[in-house]
Amino acid sequence: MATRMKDIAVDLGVSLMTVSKALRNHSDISEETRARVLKRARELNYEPNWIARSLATRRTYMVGVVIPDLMHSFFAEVAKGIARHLDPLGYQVVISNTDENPAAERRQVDLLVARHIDGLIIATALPSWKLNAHPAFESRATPYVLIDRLPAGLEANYVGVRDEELGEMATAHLLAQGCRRVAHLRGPATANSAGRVRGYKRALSRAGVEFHPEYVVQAGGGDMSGFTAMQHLLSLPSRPDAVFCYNDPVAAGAIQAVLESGLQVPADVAIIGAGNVHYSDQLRVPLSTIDQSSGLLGEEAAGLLVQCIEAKTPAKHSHILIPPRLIVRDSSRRAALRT
Amino acid sequence: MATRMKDIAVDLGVSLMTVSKALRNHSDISEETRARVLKRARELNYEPNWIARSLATRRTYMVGVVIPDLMHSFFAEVAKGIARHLDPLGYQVVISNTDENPAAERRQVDLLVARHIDGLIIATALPSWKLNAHPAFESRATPYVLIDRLPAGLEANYVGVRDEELGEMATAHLLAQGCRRVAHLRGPATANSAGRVRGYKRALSRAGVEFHPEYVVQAGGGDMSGFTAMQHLLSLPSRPDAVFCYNDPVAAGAIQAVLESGLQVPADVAIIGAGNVHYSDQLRVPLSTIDQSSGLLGEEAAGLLVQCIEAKTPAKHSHILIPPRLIVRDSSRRAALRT
DNA sequence: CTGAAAGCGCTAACAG
DNA sequence: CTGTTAGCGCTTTCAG
Repeated sequence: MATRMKDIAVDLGVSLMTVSKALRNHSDISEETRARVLKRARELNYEPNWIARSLATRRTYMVGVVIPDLMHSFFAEVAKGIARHLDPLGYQVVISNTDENPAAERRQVDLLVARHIDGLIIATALPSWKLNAHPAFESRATPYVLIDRLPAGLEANYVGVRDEELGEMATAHLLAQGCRRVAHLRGPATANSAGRVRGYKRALSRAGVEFHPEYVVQAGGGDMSGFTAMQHLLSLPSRPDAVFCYNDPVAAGAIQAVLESGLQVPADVAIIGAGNVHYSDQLRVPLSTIDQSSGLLGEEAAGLLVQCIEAKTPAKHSHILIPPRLIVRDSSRRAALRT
Repeated sequence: MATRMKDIAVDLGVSLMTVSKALRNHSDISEETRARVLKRARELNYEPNWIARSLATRRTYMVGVVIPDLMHSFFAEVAKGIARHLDPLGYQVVISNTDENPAAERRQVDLLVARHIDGLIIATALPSWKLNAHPAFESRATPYVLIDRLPAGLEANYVGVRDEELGEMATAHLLAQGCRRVAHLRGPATANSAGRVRGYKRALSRAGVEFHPEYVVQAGGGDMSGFTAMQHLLSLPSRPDAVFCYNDPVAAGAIQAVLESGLQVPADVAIIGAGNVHYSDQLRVPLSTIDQSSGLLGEEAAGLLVQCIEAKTPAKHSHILIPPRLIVRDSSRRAALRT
């Protein structure tokens, strides 16, 4: 059996409370007593029981992180950023995968809330997010921060990227390479892709390039979605000469599809992704991308959440938007070819 | 305030115990009472308080997973496998990153144990693992399963890959491609790389190829380690014509080093990795690798752990070894070139 | 079948 | 500065 405060107390002939206070550096304990307690605690390998402590204090120092896919290195990086911020503060991070499944997401949230986590960080897979619809959530009023994806019309704390700016940046870059038939592999409606689509359109219109609806196709979730969506684009009568993909895994799939069809990247089709996943410079063709500072994003989200947890006033809906950064690699570098 | 059992009890004019039993489908409650309780519980959005329950039952239904790097998709995949197995059983998975840092690992383990997790799955970064040296661990006797890496001479539950077989398989494959100067980028001493080195040597000796110590260099931990280690190999007077890398990220770095030096893969240097990370077929040169069934590995580990948790008799040290599978892609396919 | 008593290990609030 | 009295919300044990 593990050592309890009580053991130390009887051992030293003091009261349980004295031990409790001494251990927590409570002010009103004499230096001498504290020293004795600490010493004995160490000797007995005392470790506080977090369960009991949580029950009494109503704080667990656990934070839940709900993400659609751990395998997607963007989210893994975000998760690491979160942990990096929270760990020194004494919070334990509990990560849950939803596989982009709304039902799974709801279940995970319920579970975490039932475990009385102190706060929640969520990259939601729900088209329109209603935590309010979560009875468990509502009753406990667990503070939460959304990341990466902000369902339209939802007022909430949010940390993400300037999606419209991102879309415009990527598209403008492709146009600057001399491409004119610029297509877009957009993400599912549930994601943050609407803003990127807007940015895409804006860049086109600013460059005076006509918008062709058939150039925007959706690349769902799966690992192969970029591949198949690209195949579709290639089969169009007027095949695109550039593609802006809403994330890097999709872009990687797109590159494969282009190469397999016998065409070249970027000569025939220039490609750019988003997210700057860590292996994107090692791909078949090193991938141009828009960096989203994933680690930083995680840290910011964690910071905001802690603020919410510790504030007595639940000052809702702050937004933190991280500026996108263009990273040019071979997959879109066409200028050189035209010299 | 969230609903408690007590609320339901007074509400229905029954005792707290009746509610408790009814909610847990305890046998001795009349169907009628149970129905009433369940109904009211739903109406009041009752959610059991896990903290309180844990304190009373001494079970948390949380399982800790301690891994060196979430960003390495091998571990991400393992983690998903673990969750896939544990989730339906009602266990929550708590993942901790150690960044290959022994001190961090020790700290994470302590934290998890202090939180009274029911069991632990660890891919250790410690050279020689001594949980026994963990006072907290020892006193609580938390069941645990090691994965991927088994420190020499340690008796413990373990789920991993047949490393020696893996090393031999990879090396034999390179030899079969006609390579004779086969080098090996081995992992750090803390990892499971010793077995792979043995396999490498065995394959050489079986093929009657002499072993050159300078052909075995260590590729540490960092993302660039494969790159720099490969550069070293390329600078040797007698440059290798093939390299077996102990994992895929290192292999990816090695490929880059070879290409940057102006040589070809696999024509000048054939390369094979291990782990079959999900993007390995999208690399600059599609990477041959040895698949380790990461997801399955996670599931097996979870299964073994649950067995330990639920067994009254702590039947220690089972070993589950997953057979490696050769996957040939372009990076090592030389036979075709020689026709 | 139902319930009263006791306790899991710790802490908040107040007395001494 | 130290200790007492009450819980936190649930479960286990054992009487009714």
